[in-house]
Order: sequence, then structure tokens, then C-alpha cells
Amino acid sequence: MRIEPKMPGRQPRTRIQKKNTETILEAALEVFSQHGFRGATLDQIAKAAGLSKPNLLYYFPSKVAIHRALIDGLMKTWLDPLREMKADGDPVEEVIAYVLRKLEMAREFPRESRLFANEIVQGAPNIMDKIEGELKNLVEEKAAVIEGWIEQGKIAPCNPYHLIFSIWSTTQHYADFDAQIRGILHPEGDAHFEQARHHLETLFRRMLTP
Amino acid sequence: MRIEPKMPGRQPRTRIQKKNTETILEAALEVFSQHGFRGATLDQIAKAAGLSKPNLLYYFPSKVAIHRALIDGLMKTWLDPLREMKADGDPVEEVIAYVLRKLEMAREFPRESRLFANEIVQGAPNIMDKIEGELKNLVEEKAAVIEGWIEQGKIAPCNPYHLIFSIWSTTQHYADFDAQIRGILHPEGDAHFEQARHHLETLFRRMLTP
DNA sequence: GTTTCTCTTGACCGAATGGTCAAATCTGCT
DNA sequence: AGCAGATTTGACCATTCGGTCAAGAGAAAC
Repeated sequence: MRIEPKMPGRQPRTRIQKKNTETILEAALEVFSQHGFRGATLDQIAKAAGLSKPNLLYYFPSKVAIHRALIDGLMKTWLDPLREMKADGDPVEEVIAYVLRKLEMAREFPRESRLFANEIVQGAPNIMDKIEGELKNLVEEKAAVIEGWIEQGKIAPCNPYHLIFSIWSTTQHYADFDAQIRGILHPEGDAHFEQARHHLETLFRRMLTP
Repeated sequence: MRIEPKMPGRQPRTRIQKKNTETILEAALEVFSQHGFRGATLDQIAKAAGLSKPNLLYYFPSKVAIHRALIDGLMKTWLDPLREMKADGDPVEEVIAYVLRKLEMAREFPRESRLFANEIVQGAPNIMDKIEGELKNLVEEKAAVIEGWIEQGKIAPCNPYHLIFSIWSTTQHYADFDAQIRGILHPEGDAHFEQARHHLETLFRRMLTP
């Protein structure tokens, strides 16, 4: 006798389950990042995934469950660039490398960036726990590292938290406000990212060089 | 015989019309900035305005009309800080003053900032014409001014467009990503804006001082 | 090939949403 | 007061949305 009539466990067990959950999450990323949670519909996601709506709900119990699964799967990836900033490297170069990694992510994964942006602009109703947990801890850890560099005179004095905010805002801007940037610059494809790379490297190098 | 059964002209004619259109736009700003266009409902706006839903639609023909009226009324205010950056002032101080004005706006008018953020993150479907018109022209004009300052050696070389993007992103971040910042800093009220002011002044001063 | 479980979907449901309408009420003018 | 136009709203409508369900189609173990 089956206890659970739908998806047996948390993890996909069969080949088909694995493929379809991936397809659904990919489609959901596309739709959620473009319209936000409220603006996205299950029909849109189903169409983008090439599946029927009841079929989506066979793999995920609800719309919020899809959104939640997406964010859970992406949070790690999103924090990795900051994690990679190591206390034992050359301070200025470590920060600059972080800036460039973050910018590269904005270029490669704009949908992921906009997914978070949509969520946070609207008050982060579904991810505040993660912000106050994982994210906050990591930021505090790295802020302490930066503070240490400042005390050692390795980088110019500044508020490490706001430095991190500046890095986030300037880099993610190229993904989140892509429409505005394209409206002003009319770049060919990603051409403006080369300028952005140089500009942000300059900005933060001048900021940090003692 | 009345030709137009509803609101006679574009401009409010009576005291009541003026008061109610203002009330509605204020309520709409509150709701749209919090939930985005798609996520906001007429019932929410009506409730926030203290009016009935049909009454909203007596003053505005549709939901999109309310949104449009809001954006039209706000666009000017939003561009003013950049307009005030004058070519004949001291270059570094002019830019810094612009940064601080923009940050002040993020503090005073976070809802307006989030209204635009919501719209642009989702591809700016309703304001692309304004971005490619008014905004683009103004940015090109001011970019030329900055370019002039660079050629005169008054400020350190940089890409003026990306400088403007950096100013927008860093300042608006404090309004648009308020939820994230509060989740990390847990500030008392606006306390963190004082730090932000000092941080951004330092950031752009180090960037621009020749 | 039969059985058992997995997968898929057309039809349907209740709630929410943008919007309409006609009737009722209010306001300002004479 | 009485009239005309302005304002307000309860009831209603069509559509869309998230979600259910039962029945059918596929895959695989025996």
C-alpha cells in the first residue's frame, strides 16, 4: 500500500523524475525571473517546460514549492564567489577578484540575479530566513576579514559591510537593470561588460589601494 | 448632452477630483512599489485609498492607467538630481553632491525607487520609451559633461556612463534592497544611512580625485 | 503477458481579479 | 428648494489562476 501517492521522496529516484524536475526548474527560472513570483503563472511555466499543468503539480506540490526549490538550489551558487575570498591572499587582489567573479556571474546568470532581485525588492517574503542565516553569517565572517586587512594597513580604511553592499549593487546592476542599461547604451550583445569590468576594477582599486 | 460620461479632461477640475486622484496615486505607489504591477490588485489599492473599487475606475480608466499616471508623475522627480549636476561647478564636488542627493532620495523616497526597480527588473515593459527618450538624452548630456572634466584633468579618467551606473546602483541599492540590508545589519531605523553617506562619499571621492 | 507502479492529462472547481453598470447619493449653482 | 452634473457603490460578469481528480498511457519487474 502506497503511503505517498505522489513524488516518493525529496530526491528524484528515476531517470524521468530527474529529467523532468530539472526541466521544470529551468522553465521556472525563466518565468519567475522575468515576472516575479506573483506575476508568474503555472500555465506559463508548464508551457515553457513543455509539460501539462497537472504534470508540474505531480513533481512539485504547489507553485511556492517550485519557487522554494529554485531558490534553495541557487543560494549556494550565489554565495560561492564571496566564500572564495580568502583571508590569506593579497587583500586588494582578493577583493578585485571577488568583484570580477560577481560581475561574471551577472553576465552568465542574469536570470538567477533577477530572481533574487525580484524577491528582495518586494521585501524578501520567502527568503528572509536565508538572508538572516547563511548570508548574514558569511557576510559577517568576510567583513571581519576585511577589517583585519584594514588594521594591517593592507587596504585603505572603509566600512566593510558597505563595501560589500557596493560590490553587490554595482555588479548585480548589470543583470538586474539590464533593460535600462541596454536602453541607454544599445550595446551589441555583451560588449558593455568589457567596459564594466574595467570600470569596476578601477573603481574598487582606487577605493582600496592604501 | 455629455460626450464623456466619466472624468471630463486629463486634469482634475474639481476639489474632490484633485483630492481623490492624489489619494489614489499615493495608495497605488504604496501597493505597486511593494508588490510590482502584476502583484498589485485594484482591491488592495482601493482599500489603501479608502475608496471602493468602482470609484478608482471612475477616476482612472484601468489598472495600467493608474500605473502609467504614477510613473509619468514620478519620472521628472527621479531625474532632477542628475539635472542639477552643473558643468560649471567644481567637478569632484558636483559628482559627490549628485551621489549624496541620490542617496538622500533613496532614503526619503524608497517606494518610488522600488516602483522603478520592479519595473526595470522585469524588463521595463511600460517605461522603455521613457528610458530611451528623456533618460537617455539626459545621461548622454551629463556623460559629455563628465568627459569634458576628464579631458581638462579635473577628475581622474573613467567611463562616464559606467560611472553614472555605479552611482545609480550603489545609492538605489539602499532603497531597493532594503530588506536584505536590514536582514544583515539590523539597523535602528535609518541609522545605516549615515554610514552609507560616508562610505559612498569616500568611494567616489577616491575614484574621481585626479 | 500480466501486474504493479510511474507518469500524464482533460475536465473540472472555487477563489481572485480587472472591469462594467445602473441606481443611488452628494455638491454646487440658481 | 430644485435641478444638473459629479461622485459613489453594491451587484454582477468574464476571465484567469492555483490546484484537484479520476482515468488513461507507459515502463518495468516477474
